[in-house]
Amino acid sequence: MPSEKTNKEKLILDAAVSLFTSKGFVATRMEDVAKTAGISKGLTYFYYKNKEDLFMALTKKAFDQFKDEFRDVYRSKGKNGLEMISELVVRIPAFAKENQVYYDSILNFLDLMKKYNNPETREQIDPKTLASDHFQKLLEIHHEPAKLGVMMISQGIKDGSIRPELQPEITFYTIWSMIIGYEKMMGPIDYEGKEIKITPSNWQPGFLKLLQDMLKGTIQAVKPSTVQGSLF
Amino acid sequence: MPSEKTNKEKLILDAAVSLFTSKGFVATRMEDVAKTAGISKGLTYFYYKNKEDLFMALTKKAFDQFKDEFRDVYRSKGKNGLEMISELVVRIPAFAKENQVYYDSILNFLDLMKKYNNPETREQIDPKTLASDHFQKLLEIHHEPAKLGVMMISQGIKDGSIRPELQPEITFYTIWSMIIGYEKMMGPIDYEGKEIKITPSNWQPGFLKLLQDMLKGTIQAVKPSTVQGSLF
Amino acid sequence: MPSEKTNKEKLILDAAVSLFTSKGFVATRMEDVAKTAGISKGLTYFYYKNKEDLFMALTKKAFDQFKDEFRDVYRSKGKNGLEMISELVVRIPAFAKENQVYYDSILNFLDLMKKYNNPETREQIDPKTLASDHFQKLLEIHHEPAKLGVMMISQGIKDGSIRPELQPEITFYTIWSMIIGYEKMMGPIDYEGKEIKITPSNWQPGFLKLLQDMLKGTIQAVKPSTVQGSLF
Amino acid sequence: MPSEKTNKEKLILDAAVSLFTSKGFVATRMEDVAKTAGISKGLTYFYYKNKEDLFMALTKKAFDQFKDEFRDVYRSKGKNGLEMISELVVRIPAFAKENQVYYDSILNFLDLMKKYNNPETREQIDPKTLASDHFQKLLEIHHEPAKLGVMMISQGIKDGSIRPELQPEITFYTIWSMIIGYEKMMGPIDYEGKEIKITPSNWQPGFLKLLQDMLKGTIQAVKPSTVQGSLF
DNA sequence: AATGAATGAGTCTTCATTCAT
DNA sequence: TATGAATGAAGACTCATTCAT
Repeated sequence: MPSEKTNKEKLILDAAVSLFTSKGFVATRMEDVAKTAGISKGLTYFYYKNKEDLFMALTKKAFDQFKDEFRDVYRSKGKNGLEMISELVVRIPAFAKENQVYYDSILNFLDLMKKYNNPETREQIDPKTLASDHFQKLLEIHHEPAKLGVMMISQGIKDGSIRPELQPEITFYTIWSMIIGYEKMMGPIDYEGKEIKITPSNWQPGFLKLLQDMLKGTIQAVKPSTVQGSLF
Repeated sequence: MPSEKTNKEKLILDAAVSLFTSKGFVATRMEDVAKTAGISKGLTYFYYKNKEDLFMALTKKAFDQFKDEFRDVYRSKGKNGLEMISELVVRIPAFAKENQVYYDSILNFLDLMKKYNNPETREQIDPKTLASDHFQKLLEIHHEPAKLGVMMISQGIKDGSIRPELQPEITFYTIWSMIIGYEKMMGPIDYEGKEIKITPSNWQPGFLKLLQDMLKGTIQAVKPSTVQGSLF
Repeated sequence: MPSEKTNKEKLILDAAVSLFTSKGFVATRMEDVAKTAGISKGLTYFYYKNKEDLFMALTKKAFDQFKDEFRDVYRSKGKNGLEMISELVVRIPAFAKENQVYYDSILNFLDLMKKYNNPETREQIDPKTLASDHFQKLLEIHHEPAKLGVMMISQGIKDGSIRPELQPEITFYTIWSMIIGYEKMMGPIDYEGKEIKITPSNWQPGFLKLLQDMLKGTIQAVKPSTVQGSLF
Repeated sequence: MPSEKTNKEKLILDAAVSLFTSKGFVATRMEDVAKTAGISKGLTYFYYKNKEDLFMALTKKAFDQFKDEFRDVYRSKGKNGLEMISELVVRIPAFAKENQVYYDSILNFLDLMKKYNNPETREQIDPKTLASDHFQKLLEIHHEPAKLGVMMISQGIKDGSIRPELQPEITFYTIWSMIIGYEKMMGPIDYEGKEIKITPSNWQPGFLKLLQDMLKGTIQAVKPSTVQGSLF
């Protein structure tokens, strides 16, 4: 009984994920969400104020799951900071591929934040989004994944796998930027092999190597054998 | 006289840019575009098949202008490859800020490409987009800016400002990824100073430094203390 | 309660009949239908997929009612086959006059069938018409009235009121053709009395007589002078 | 030179016929008519007041041509009245098949006449139709074909091929009704062979026979066995 | 005679959301 | 909690027609 309510809520969210994945946000009608969830249209509005609220709830879940990825990496034993970051480079695009909608919702939230932080563009945001409780919660938690990332850099500096002169926040956000852009560029690159000497499969190792070079810096001259060998 | 025809077309496009900027694509009605352009609704459809076609025309112009940025940098005298790339890091976010809609349309096109290249997701693209002549042209020209970027890397390798072991295509696309992500992350970072020790203004030099480190590689081993200390 | 659902549907259909009658199909806007039915525009689309679907629903009802006319005649006691057919000649034009839209929709469906049966012209039919469930049902039932008509001829042959050498199907369809044409020619003939010695009122008995002659055949040989003279 | 004007007019009309045939009246845009005719949109309006006027011009031509069919039959030597009528039964459906649009426009005009003759429905007619000069001319000439038909009946009565007691006007209009309905029913009958024992090819002789029986009357009493047996 | 850019009235249709039950 | 009939605002798009040239 007490979990039934939560159950329906989950049912709706799952339906939304499924439909947003296959048809996109705008093309998905609330009626379809309800039908897919096996409930009535009206009940959907009982659990979620409106379509935007539902999407924010989905975004919230996306961030939670995204954070789990970071946490898993951070908690994994036997990894130095650089290795953690390197694993992130693999994990995040994988997460994006497997959880398309979640990842898209995260990027969408980033765009939302840009508008939100600029008084001039803030009014472009749908009032219903602003009013969503889930949105408000996202305002609080959305940098949690990044916080873990920053901790990884700090860890790397401590364990010597990352250049000591690097500033953790700046460094991590730069890394994250790289990954976000990397994932975004993957699309256009695909299938264009004829014209451009770059493919998803040959880019990945190159990308990782550049990123590591950036982080390791001079260290590699000091003790190159111990660290690098294992990664490439 | 001869430019009158083109004039109306341009008028519409300008109106679209203006409205898409202030209200967004979906919130902008074709009637408003016409009104803003000072013409009738029907004429809008005379020059552009439909709303999507208009947007693709806008995207096409965005790419043209974006390419000009690259060309300007590439043609600028007295710059080595690394300096060109560095300038790009400044120019692109600036372009994004000044030409919000153009930049957004470019990113949107990148997403479109991802869907387009995947047979499963291709059908998610609006048929009207696919049918647009401007879209077809974009398919041909959309990697031109990147081509110039790749040439900059090659130039850097030639002139010794960029590590010789780097592969131009992979390197440039990685750079571009960084920039795209950088621009995207700028939003959430803004105004969050209280919690995170990173702001748009302190990130930029750090970001640039990291990027340069990545490209120069061994150079930094020469005089690491003098250079880095000042930047962080 | 249980009939409420049906009620709204019927309300819409009735409104459509009324408006199609007074303004015609194209000139009638869905909004007017809704307004006339006393409901909202949206609800109209809840019950009927689109304007064409609504029209096909109307056509379906027209055929049902048209069939009832045939059934009534067929079931009427004390009539031989020829008398049934004769009654049909009176009933159908009367039906056409009283149920203008229904009758027109039936003729329209006949035209639709001609296009539908020809692969070359089939594509001229509105896809929405083809997709209508009501259209699909019409494909199944549209010859039911004619079946009853054929049975009347058969009956007439059995009871001796119709020439035994006549083939029922061919004969009935010929009769039906006559009636359709008769109804159609009624328009141009009306009010043209000055130029042509034929009016709706003097045509009807003549038409009926000719039709009966055609069916009875030999009977007229018995006493040709006495019967015919009076009628013309 | 003097015929050029007429030439363009004809070009437009031909284009209209062609397009109305393939797409129907409503689906045909004036722009297409102009394009097909190889002239500009504006010129179309120079020769024809509007779309309705163009259609009325087409209808006028249809009647002219239709009348020619009647005249040809009437003038053909060596035929008695019944044979003329019989030929009409073959000729009219053939005309309908070969000149679909012309025939349809004639039927459309018949419907128009019905509305025109009824004060209550007259207002349903598009004012532009009413204002068309071609429409006005049609009001004068539209019964000319029928007049010839009536003359054929009279001729048949004179030459003994048609029962003397028949009233020419009533008889011919009845015949014409039959033919109109016959043509209209042809559509639904086509391809329905499985369910109904009637096909376009077996109906035609049966239809003709019935019609002749109707007209000849007493003749069939003379030698009924020889004639009827073979046809049914 | 001829052009074709320009107009704008006219309408179907969608769908998020509500609310009586 | 749960339903689903009912609402109505919102917007893209068409096309006959005009008119300056």
